[in-house]
Amino acid sequence: MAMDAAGSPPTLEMVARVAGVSRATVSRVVNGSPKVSADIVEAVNAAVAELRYVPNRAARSLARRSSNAIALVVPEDVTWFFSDPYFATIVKGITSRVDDSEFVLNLLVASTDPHQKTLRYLNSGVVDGAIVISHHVGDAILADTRPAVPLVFGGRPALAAGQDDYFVDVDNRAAAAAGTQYLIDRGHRRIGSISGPVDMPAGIDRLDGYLDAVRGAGLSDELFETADFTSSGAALAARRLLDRVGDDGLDALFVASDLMATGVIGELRERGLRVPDDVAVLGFDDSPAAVAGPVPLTTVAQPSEAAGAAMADVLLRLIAGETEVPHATILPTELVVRESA
Amino acid sequence: MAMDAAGSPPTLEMVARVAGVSRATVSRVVNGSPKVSADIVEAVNAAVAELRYVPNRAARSLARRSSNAIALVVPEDVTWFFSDPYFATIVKGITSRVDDSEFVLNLLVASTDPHQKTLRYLNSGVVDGAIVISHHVGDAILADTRPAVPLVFGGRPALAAGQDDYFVDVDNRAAAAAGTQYLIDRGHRRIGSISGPVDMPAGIDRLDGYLDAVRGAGLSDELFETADFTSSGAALAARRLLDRVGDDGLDALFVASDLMATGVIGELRERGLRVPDDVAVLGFDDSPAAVAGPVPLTTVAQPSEAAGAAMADVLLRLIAGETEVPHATILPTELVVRESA
DNA sequence: TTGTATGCGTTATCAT
DNA sequence: ATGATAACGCATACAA
Repeated sequence: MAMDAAGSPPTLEMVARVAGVSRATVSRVVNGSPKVSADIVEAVNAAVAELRYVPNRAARSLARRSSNAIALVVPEDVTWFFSDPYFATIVKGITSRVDDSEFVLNLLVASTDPHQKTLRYLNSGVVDGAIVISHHVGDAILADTRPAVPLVFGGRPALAAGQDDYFVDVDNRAAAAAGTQYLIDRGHRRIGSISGPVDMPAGIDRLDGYLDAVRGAGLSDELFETADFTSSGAALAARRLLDRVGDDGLDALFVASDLMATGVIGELRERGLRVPDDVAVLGFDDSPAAVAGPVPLTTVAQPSEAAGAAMADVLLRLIAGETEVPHATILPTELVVRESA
Repeated sequence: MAMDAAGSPPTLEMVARVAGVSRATVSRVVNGSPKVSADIVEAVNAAVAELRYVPNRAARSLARRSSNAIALVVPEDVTWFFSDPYFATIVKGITSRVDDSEFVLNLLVASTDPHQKTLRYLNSGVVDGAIVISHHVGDAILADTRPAVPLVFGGRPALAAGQDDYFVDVDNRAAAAAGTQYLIDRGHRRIGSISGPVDMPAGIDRLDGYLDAVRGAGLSDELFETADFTSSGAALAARRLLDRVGDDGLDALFVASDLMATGVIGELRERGLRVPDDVAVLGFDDSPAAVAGPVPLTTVAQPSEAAGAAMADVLLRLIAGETEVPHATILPTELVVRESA
């Protein structure tokens, strides 16, 4: 009748007593060992149900010397991070993959100086591995002592990474170039760009890809401004750019993320510029932000949810001791044409 | 020299050997016990540093019978959840409070049917308590067997909660009424509303507050449509409402969240309606979304980050065994006037 | 102040 | 197939 009067939670021991078997047998049943006779399995399961027994995870970790938990390391500024639907989608992918495993996910908010707490945590044995989606933090971890557990990076680490690093990413440079080329092919000639921060790989590579394309077509390569991957920051950058080149100085804009593109479009409309008639806008990500605004974004789609799932998958395989895991997982991108360009 | 050649991580035992003391003494030093002589403390710390010793968390949990971890239970649809800057801010508040404790945060993505995995997890001893920010899930947990660990809800649970539930919230109804009253005081008379879902307390209460105010002023109480707390959903709802009452049928709109307000403003502008000149728009939350769009939102501000911190604080105090913890923590709201109304 | 001994709840290695 | 029993790494009551 499960009447532990607010006492401590039931243990293997108690289940064993109720079922009239040994602890070892209960453990076997709980872990699905095949070599237990059917009637005993039944008896044990009955006892488990009656007592509402749930294995103690700490004890299990200790005995197994593995925790069945992985850490998700995200940058300090959680608000910024989570507010971008792109990351939210990645997290969704990660959790979906983790969910159909026995693993749980620990959210680790890392300071930019992870030398202390983060590293400590990664080495404390509570997690069997970690997914790092913060480049700055990732850099620091790479530069410093590496944790003892396997690591998978979301996005190529900025620091010249050794061959021994695992990461999931898209070919940002090629994708950005292809997107820009689409604008060129559509007849645009004054093509500007709002880029991400130049201290982040995704920022650098997408800017480079854009430059590859405009230079390849003999167009101006000075029509860009740098922003910070936020909507408002991008709006500001767009303002700077338009102030510099004039409201009719641009006929198209490659923006390095959909979230930023929403900010850019706001600024454009503020100035009475129509999208895409006066200025075509091309985004990047194909995140929920692409269709949240008034004008559906034409954008370079990257499979964020799949990327998240891939990160978790790579890590889980690493933890399982698989040896044939590829270091770089490069996912495909594609152009999704909607209304903004 | 820390030369464990890729062997297993150092243990208390090894530190004790190196420092030439007993395990108990090392444990005392590591846990900051005051009654250890200075020179021994020094010797132990040297050994700890040399071996790069980090306490094994599982063993510690087992011995202490507490895990120093809390779970953050969020709804299944992570994308939706995290994409709202309001929740991102709450998470930030939670992590900030957790960060200056010894606790870590476990992200638990709950299915709407938490009877199985979620509950199991909460009872497995890996977490000492949980913060639940998912009303549906919360309801199921409340309706069913309650976990053995303390729970704190973000937002009043929908189910008629017993006096024994802990939650952090604002007075949504009064705040919504006050916001609507502001619109009335500014001379608006055709005041509509885009509300949240009516199966969520925040949705219901804010709608009720709006109705309280318009009815109190003798205005129409039929100018509202229900949405789902997303930007695009709100845009659709606004479209329905305007289609119903005509483009000049409204001179103000109370929208139940800033994120939704951004969608509404998009729709308004789409129809050539100026904000706030033709239609004043009042938001709710004062989340980052309030200032991310083209027109800065006048909004009913609730202290989201403080709310998150409060949730963590209440939970941590509960876990610490404090007895004087208030069941309801109601945070103040205030009107922040910007440009949209 | 420091050390000894025991327990925390599981898993795993032995016998049987 | 099942049952003792010894780890797992740490904290702590008790001794010294």
